[in-house]
Amino acid sequence: MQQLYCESCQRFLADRFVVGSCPTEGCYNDFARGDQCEKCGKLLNSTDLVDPKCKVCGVTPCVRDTDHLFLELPQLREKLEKYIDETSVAGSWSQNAIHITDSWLKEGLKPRCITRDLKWGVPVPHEKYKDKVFYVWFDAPIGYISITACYTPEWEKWWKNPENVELYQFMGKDNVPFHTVMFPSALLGTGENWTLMKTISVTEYLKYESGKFSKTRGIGVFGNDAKATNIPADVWRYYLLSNRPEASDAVFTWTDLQAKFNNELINNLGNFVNRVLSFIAKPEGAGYSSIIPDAPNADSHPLSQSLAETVGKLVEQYIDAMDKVKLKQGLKIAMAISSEGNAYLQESQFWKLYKQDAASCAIVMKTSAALVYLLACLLEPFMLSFSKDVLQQLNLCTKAQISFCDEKREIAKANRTWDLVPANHKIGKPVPLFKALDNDAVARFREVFAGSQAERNARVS
RNA sequence: GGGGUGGUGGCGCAGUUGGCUAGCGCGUAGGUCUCAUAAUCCUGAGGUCGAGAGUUCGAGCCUCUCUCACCCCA
Repeated sequence: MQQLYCESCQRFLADRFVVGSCPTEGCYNDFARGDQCEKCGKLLNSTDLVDPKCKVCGVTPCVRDTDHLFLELPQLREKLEKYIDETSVAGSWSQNAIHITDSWLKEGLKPRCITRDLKWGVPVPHEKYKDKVFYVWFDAPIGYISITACYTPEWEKWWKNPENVELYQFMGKDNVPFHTVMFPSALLGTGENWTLMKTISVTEYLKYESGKFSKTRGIGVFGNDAKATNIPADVWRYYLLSNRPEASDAVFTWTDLQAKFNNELINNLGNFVNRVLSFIAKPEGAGYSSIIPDAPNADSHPLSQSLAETVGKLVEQYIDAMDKVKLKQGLKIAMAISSEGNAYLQESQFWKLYKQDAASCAIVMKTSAALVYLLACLLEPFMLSFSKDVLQQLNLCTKAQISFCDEKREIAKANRTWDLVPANHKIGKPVPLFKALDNDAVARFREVFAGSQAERNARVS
């Protein structure tokens, strides 16, 4: 194929890097771009322009022959469609991933150019193309594999073992076609037995306050910003996951972060954990001297029975949601269990039982402690440090694998909630898990992180 | 220009193959307990599910038109 080459820049020019006169009859716009004339709206090839100029240096480029490599998607159509049809169902792909992929297939698969005449990028390892680099979306997914190969010589155990490996991938919707069409095609095209992606979980966009997050313009909060706030990573994880744009776009706002943090993490979850553990930790006469009491007749305690039943059902829903990678739903269910815990405590009036009905009080406290343990398990994928801290305060296996199921993955244990935790076990020292975010801090963050990163830096200096 | 996705109580979001009085969190009104980081718990108010038409015994979910927002493609 033919392309314009700029002698002074020593590179081939992408269409949009060329300006010249529009060749269209009656238009002759002198400032038409190589891909499209904005005056008459006609689509162009840069080689069509009259008197073309390099947009970078202004020199007139010349036409040169150039070779590019293409991925022959049309030849792979049958294999690819089979992969998509089967995997999208088996891997329960998110709805948006399916839609985006379908629209690509519907438009018809065309050969995709996978080389570029750029100065940076991964060079093509072939004598004939040594001056070219790969198109990023051709080489980037290969990085998934090569990074494993850098880590271990046994990388094929993961990447060439589709029978035993399930690959889950998470991304924003703009990257879908590269993972459902381009990369699977490249792998299928090799004819080798690669591990192909099984499940893809795709999010819509997260907006910042009222506008758009923009990495290039530096608008929004980014990793280094998040760190600078000193808000614990768990809180960020909680907020971003509970607000994960699974079905439609979602909005990030500082006040919403504060509300979710204070109301849900502290008032609901943190408070539940703390009220249980701190009561157990109280000395004999007011509590249990840090020893989880035995609860021999929990089965015959109606309130605990009905709690266990509710919790059992919620745990089933949790597992189902997590299997389908509905993370937001899973998190919500876990929080609902915490809420059930608070209601249970409230209804039991354990602070009165302590003096009036010691046996029932013991049942309530043991069951609640077990619920705390269960929550640490359920929330572990979402908030690692929280989970770790809770287990530490419970003085339970922080190292061994935590679990609320038995070997057969039955949740019978959750149905007998009180059995999740051993009797006569001494717990650790209860400490509040989170520190609330006050209004002043929120107002400050809103101000500090307004505008672009460049503007912020200018404001500081 | 073609195509796609979304528009659900004040705000932020759920609603699986169309089916019991449309849910959840926050906020809001009233009440409640006091073990707990003034946290908990209960009750209530608040929605013609963007607009209009159609299919159906029945539609937030299906079809068409319109409108607004965003995205993709050429």
